[in-house]
Amino acid sequence: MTDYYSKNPKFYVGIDCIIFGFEKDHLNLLLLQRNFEPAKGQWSLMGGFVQENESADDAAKRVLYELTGLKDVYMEQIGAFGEIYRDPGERVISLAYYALININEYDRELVSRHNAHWVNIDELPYLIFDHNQMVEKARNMMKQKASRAPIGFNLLPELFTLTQLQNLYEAIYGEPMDKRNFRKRIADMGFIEKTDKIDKTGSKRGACLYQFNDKAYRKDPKFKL
Amino acid sequence: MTDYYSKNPKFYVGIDCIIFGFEKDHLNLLLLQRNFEPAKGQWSLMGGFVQENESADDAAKRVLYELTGLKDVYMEQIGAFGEIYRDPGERVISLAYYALININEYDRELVSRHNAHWVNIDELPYLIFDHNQMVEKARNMMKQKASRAPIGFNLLPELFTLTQLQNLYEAIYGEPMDKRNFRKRIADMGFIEKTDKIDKTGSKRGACLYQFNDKAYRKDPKFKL
DNA sequence: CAAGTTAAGTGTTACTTTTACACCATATTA
DNA sequence: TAATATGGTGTAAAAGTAACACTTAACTTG
Repeated sequence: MTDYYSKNPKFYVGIDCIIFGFEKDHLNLLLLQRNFEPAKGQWSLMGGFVQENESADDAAKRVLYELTGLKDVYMEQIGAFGEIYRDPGERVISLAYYALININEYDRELVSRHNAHWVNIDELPYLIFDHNQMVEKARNMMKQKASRAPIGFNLLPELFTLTQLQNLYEAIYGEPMDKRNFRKRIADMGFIEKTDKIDKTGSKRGACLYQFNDKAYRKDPKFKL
Repeated sequence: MTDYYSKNPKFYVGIDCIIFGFEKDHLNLLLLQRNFEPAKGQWSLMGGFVQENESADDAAKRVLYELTGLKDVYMEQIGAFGEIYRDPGERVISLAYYALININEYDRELVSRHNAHWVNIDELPYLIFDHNQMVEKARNMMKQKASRAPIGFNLLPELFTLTQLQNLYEAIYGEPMDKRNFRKRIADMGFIEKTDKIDKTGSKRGACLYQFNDKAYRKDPKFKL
């Protein structure tokens, strides 16, 4: 009974990447201004299609790599978007993923070749198809996840000041936080270590640089799964 | 440039349904013991394939309807499962959904024709393909969601006692709760109303029956989205 | 070189939320 | 009518969260 499968239709399966970057005090998305059809000239997420020789997750990694040159990036699946006419060109069922990258480390050549640009997430243009919806869902999921796991560090350089870290969390949650309470929470976590290095670029006085200690995090009994 | 699409492969897109039911003091899943190939004789989730004339969400509703005869059921997408060899028969990219149904209201005829059975979620057999993974993820997502929104009522009859409600939440969270604290929380919520009806089946004394007031819930300022 | 500027760093208190805990009421059945 | 089984109720301690203001260090400018 091989037509258990073959009586069913097949579909293009798309991949769309919501690529988060952090800069100073706000989140950015890496968006392309499409210089190709369909929807030429409009803003969209970086996308692609799943191929025969790769899993969906691998396809997402590949699509991100094609734009940024980055590998081993933190990515999460957001879900499948399957409305019939979501892509007016052809029926495409699309799998959305979000990625967190350090805005200083990517292949600028590749990015400009794709006509891609960093756009402040609070000033997004209209995006094609259902891409705004995808971004919305990605943002919510990322916020949720960030409150339960230390994924934010993927958006920062290896060494960072506590002020930078606070700015990041304020950008993720979209609301200001109390400096002393924030630093207390960080100290209680136990896996954010002070280094002996000092950053002089952000202030006259200089601020201690910290780093995320992944080993200490994994040892933490609060970390399950 | 129509081969923007056509140079890419197409795939079967499957649907798999994790169907939750609640009975007395535990969660059940509605599983089929497959009487058809592939994997005949093994346990699996209810599944199907997305068709041309329906969105992914509609396909999920249809698949659930085909098994249970139920419409207008609470469903949520869990995500896409896209490993290359997840289904050894053919490459299928599958979208998993979970559904919450009242275990007393479904078409028994249909269910038995599919050779489907309620199985205690804490005593699951091995399921084919990646279905155990899907269940695991569904369970976590459902738990998360239940802690933020009153979705649990979908598993209960219209009228229920507070003891039933507590048993439900204990089953969802997998841990016992304090009766007085539980009832205090319920009272604070404000959208669970006492009716003047009394249930005499569960105890000698009889327990007040309550109902979920959706209108009051939506009015609640804590309810956003 | 003194005064001004800018961001870094640091504890305590009130408030809110969560947890722990035990007895009486009511209807049935033996 | 005594035993049994579930329903129903309040208070106090503990933990967690939120509010709040001044001093320090280094650079810049007059």
